[in-house]
Amino acid sequence: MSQGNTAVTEQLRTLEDAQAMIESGQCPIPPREILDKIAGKWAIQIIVATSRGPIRFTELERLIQGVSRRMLTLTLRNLERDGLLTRTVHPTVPPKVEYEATPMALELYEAMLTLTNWSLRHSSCVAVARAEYDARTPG
Amino acid sequence: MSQGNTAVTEQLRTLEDAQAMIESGQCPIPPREILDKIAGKWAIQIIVATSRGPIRFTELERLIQGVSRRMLTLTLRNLERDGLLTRTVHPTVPPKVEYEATPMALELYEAMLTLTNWSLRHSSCVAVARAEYDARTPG
DNA sequence: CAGGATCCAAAGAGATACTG
DNA sequence: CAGTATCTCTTTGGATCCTG
Repeated sequence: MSQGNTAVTEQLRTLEDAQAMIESGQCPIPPREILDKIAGKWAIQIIVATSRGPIRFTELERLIQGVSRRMLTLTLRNLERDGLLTRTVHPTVPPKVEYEATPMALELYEAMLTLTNWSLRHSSCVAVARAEYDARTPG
Repeated sequence: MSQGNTAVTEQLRTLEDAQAMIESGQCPIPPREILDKIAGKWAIQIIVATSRGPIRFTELERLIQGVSRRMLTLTLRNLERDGLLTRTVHPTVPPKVEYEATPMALELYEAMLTLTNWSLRHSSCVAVARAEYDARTPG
């Protein structure tokens, strides 16, 4: 974050450049897969919730409204597998497990802000476009 | 892009701010929905393909490898409905329909680059994390 | 040419009961 | 407490056939 990453943001200027890189096999994991990670219904909320320090499973379950045990577990596992989350088991009784976002995840969080700001800037436009489309499509 | 948008990029600095906005009902369309738009298997490729000027249905079909007619049509309709694409019908025989990205979509395209760059910077890290996870999980 | 309609398979996600 | 296992429903996407 903060300073020293100007060079890094200069890596690519167009998505075509990115696609060329992908096709040339220089990218171990294609951006499409990255998008899949955060596209799930719960991943972003988990990254937000774990970005301020260690948090326990049950706390997450309460914090992220509407999530089922199954999906919380699955999403946590996926994020952990990709190195976006650390999982620390304290061998106590009862068990205590804590999750925390890694620096890599915090950077992703920042990148997400770009998209979020886009959506905030244009959500009214999108809403209008939809209304117009829906108005002229049935007829 | 380029100049004059400093104020606009200052709108939000954290996802918590964004979530607060969403909950306060000030955002017609929540960022989650925005993500859903571009999370589909084909939306991004379509935005890329339509970002350089009008392009016809069949050209898209050839350009975007592996897409089925059905999915191409569905994705195009969704993008059009949200105002990210224009659809122009030329009443000729045989019919000719052209699609083109709107300015709003071009900005989204820019925002996507942030994510793409993140993925390029970290894809090796993710690959390593995965290998390690897979190595220690079975055992 | 540019789709619409229909059918089918796979993945995503919710509910619930059980366990170390 | 922090999961796993199972069952089911929904969504997403592919294949195919039909039409203005």
